[in-house]
Amino acid sequence: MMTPQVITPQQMQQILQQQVLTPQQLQVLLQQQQALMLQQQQLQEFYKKQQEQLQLQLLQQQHAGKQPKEPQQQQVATQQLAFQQQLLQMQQLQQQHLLSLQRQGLLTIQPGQPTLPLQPLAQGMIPTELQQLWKEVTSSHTAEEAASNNHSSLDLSTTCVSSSAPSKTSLIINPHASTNGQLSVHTPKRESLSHEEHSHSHPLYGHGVCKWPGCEAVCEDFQSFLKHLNSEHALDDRSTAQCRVQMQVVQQLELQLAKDKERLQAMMTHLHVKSTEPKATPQPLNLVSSVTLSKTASEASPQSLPHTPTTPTAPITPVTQGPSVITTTSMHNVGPIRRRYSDKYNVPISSADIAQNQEFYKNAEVRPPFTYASLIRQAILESPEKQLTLNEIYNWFTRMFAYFRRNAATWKNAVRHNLSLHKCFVRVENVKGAVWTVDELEFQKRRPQKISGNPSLIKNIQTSHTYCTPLNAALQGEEAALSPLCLWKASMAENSIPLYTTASMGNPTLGNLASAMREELNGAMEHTNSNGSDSSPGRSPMQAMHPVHVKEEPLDPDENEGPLSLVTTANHSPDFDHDRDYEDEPVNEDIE
DNA sequence: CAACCCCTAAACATGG
DNA sequence: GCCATGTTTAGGGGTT
Repeated sequence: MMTPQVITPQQMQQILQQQVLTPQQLQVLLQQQQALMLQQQQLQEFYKKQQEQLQLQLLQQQHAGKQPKEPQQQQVATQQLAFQQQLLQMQQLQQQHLLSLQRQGLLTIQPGQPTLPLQPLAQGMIPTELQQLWKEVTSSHTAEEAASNNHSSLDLSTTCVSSSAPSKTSLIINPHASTNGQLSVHTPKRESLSHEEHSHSHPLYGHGVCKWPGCEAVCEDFQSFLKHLNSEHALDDRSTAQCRVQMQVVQQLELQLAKDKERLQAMMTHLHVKSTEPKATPQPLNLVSSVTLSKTASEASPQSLPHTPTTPTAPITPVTQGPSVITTTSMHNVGPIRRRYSDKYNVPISSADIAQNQEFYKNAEVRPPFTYASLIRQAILESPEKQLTLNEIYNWFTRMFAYFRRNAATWKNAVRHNLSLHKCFVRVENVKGAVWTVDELEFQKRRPQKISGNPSLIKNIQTSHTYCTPLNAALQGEEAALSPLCLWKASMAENSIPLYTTASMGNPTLGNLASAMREELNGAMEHTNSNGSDSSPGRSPMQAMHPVHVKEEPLDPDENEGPLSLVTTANHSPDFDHDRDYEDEPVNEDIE
């Protein structure tokens, strides 16, 4: 990757010259680019300051921690708090950056785009603070931009409204975008357009406004937006140029994000190691990052809250067995958490601690805080074919959790027990024997049930998302939550898959899982009904499989519109075959 | 206290 | 008979 912090003017020129652009156009772009550089400098300075602050903070806290009256855990807790703040600040910083880009018309920002890395940053923003920052950064550029608008025939920054509205108007932060905390960058690629068009959640359309970079044309409805899109942003030189610029911008942002992530990761690793040293059973880091929920959540309660997890209401898992949150690295959407420590599954975790937690459980003999059912499901879903033999499940357990390397008889029995007991696990005869699959709907069904029925789970979910009122509403509200969408939201929320990490974390599974989930969701929405008795329709046909026996229950007709399995074999990653490897590996679980 | 959930243990069946 | 795999039952602990 070529990675200048900012595209150099030369590069930009090159880029632009590939297009048919007039000198004036080039000039405008260059000006904008310069402004961008300036802003980035500011941002970096700002960021440096934050880093220093953080370090100071940490130092102080370490000192404080030495005082005998402070239990060690508290120290860890404070460090984690510091981290949370750091995360928050980073997010704010990035968001600020985004906003400035948006203001320049170089970037579109809008809700509900889980595919790109920046979406989660918005949570935890404090609007006022944001605006303050915003002011600081932008104040110096407004005039400049206005000037460029005036003298240029082509106005890249305000394609739609510029002629009629003074540039200032278009500079105003879109209040929706800025306050409700759902940001994402979108590169206006054509494919994504057509792909999303039917779903009314067009990346370029939000809050009745066209989100094309620099364009804030008001479009009453989706139809008129489409019209507008086709007329105003058709395939022409201007659009292509904007597109290119946008690509560069995104690239830069990604780069920057990657860097920051790296830094964060290093910090966490550092602290993690430290905190594990003194303790016999180290806790996985449970850092809070205000990762996204879903657009629904944030959309409905924009100002509803300080998503700021910095309050000490969130104790740091003072637990015997250390259920912090496991992650979803590969723990995507794990499911019910086994224990009920009243508070704490507060959040979505950042990508970094994800990896860490995974490592943690791999190496520390700490019981994972998830139920057998959840783990089994996880194991199965992680497999390329979404199906595993019993033995493969065993292997997954031992591979992923040090804890399960002992007492094999016990937990294996439990695994078998769970497989048999829960309807959500479907045994399928294969040519070579039997494999287990997950009936996702069944699995998801459990939760809403529990929500009304099982308080402990309510708690798990509720406490996890105290701030996401709409979600809670959906969950608690009648089991309308049975709709696949709601279920997915719920499950997404529960473990809040950090989709944004997929790109830069280099973990193939994550990305696949993420997209698989999206697909599954779509699939679920589409074929609400599938071939009745076979609860796993999506599976690969080549294997002539049939459930041997479906755990039936006097099914309530109203409860289920036909078992539709969300499990698909659609696109499994070829690079996830080490599962296989493990089969052959000697497992030392019987040593005991 | 009841109703749940989850876990553990164990008996039993079946097939290789 | 042994072992792996499944199924089922029973009981205990925890939570609300």
